Amino acid sequence: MKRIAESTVRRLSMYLRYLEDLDTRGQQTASSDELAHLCGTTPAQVRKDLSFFGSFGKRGLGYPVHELTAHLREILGLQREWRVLIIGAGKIGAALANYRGFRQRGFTVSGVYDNDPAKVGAPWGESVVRPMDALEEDLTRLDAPIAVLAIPAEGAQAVVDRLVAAGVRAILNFAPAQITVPGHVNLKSVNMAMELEGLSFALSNPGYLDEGAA
Amino acid sequence: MKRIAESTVRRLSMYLRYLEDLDTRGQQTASSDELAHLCGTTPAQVRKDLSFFGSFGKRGLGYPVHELTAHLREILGLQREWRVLIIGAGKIGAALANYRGFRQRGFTVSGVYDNDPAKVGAPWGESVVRPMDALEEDLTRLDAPIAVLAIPAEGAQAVVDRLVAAGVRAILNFAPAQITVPGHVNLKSVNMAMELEGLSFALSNPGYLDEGAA
DNA sequence: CTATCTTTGTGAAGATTTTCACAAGCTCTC
DNA sequence: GAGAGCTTGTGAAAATCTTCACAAAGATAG
Repeated sequence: MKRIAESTVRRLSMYLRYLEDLDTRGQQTASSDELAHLCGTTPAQVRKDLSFFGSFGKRGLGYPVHELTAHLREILGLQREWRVLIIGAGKIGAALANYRGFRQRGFTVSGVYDNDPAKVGAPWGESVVRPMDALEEDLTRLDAPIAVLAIPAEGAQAVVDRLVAAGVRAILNFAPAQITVPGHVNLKSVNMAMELEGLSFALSNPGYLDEGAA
Repeated sequence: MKRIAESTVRRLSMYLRYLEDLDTRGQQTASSDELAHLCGTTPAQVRKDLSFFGSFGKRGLGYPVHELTAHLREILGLQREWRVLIIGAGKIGAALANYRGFRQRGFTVSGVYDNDPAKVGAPWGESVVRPMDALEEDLTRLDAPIAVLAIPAEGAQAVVDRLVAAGVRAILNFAPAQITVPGHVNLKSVNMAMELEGLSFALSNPGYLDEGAA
């Protein structure tokens, strides 16, 4: 079984976004060249990425937009609903819960949790903020395999340990902390300070950095 | 002039975080092995990364924590203050403006902008939300080289074009849109939907994905 | 039906990044 | 001050990722 690079998956995600766009506009086919231009990559890269999962295009014509969209959704696992728990009812949690893109892609926020008594019970969309204590029970009851961590760095690892013990399968971490999980749990971290520091480096060392694509 | 990979810069950023920690706790030296364990990488990688910028360690002993911290700050350009404009006074903008890590690392939020009349003028920290029209003037007046984009995808490219025309030097983009900038402007994009889709892929294709480190 | 044009799919080549392995250098002890 | 024990710095090897280049296949026009 061949392994797939994370960078490939990121590009698939990007192709999907643009294909959906083209599909909405009624475009029938798209060439690897067109997709590459839209996504800021090369035609060869597009073809290589897609060929990993099958042969979706027609020579001389390009890729069928609607069909490829469906294929990519399937590959990325977006055909089903994914229930997500958001841990932390602060600003980041709010931003995430509000984020339209989530629902569009099949991610449903099944609950928001906080351990601040002042926040617990506060209205949140059509529901209310739930106490952190309910985490374990809800995780199982709601069958939510994904948790998004939007809490300060301090308690982050402790919460992660609880989530893991309760059977969470994937965690998206926004806390600026290095988190460790057992091998069977998928973890992705987004660290905003790190991103800004990347820009700081680029500004401070012009020319040293590899051409920074987006 | 050798080019440095973006992944290297990300790791430097991570080393710095942990070194600061160790420094606070009064630890004098740290070996590449210790740093590697903290950061989830390998000792060889740590040494290679650091050796790119100089020879900071002592054989048989390790790296001097306090000194290396200073070196990394210097390398990452964090010795100076960076003024940042936040575009978009929504939830993400709020989360970013609040984020402690920014100030700690020398990033100062010099202004928050929105084009929603209902938001303009609203109190924001010690200041108020300013109208988008003021962008160009403020950018120059405040000498803010960095802009953080926290607005919906629709208007994103238009705002970026204005920022670029006004002389911005780096942009951190949170809008779920593919943005293009001229070569002299540094751009980084964080796309939350894309991150979640990465998890969705990993859950749907167990074993296919490359071991996902954090 | 043939010729021409376009675009895919893919081995091979090239580039980049990571890991290996070990000599060189520093500390500490006796 | 010699030997034992660590740990760095770094070429070389290995692994990974991207680009190249071209045959194969379908489209289109005449």
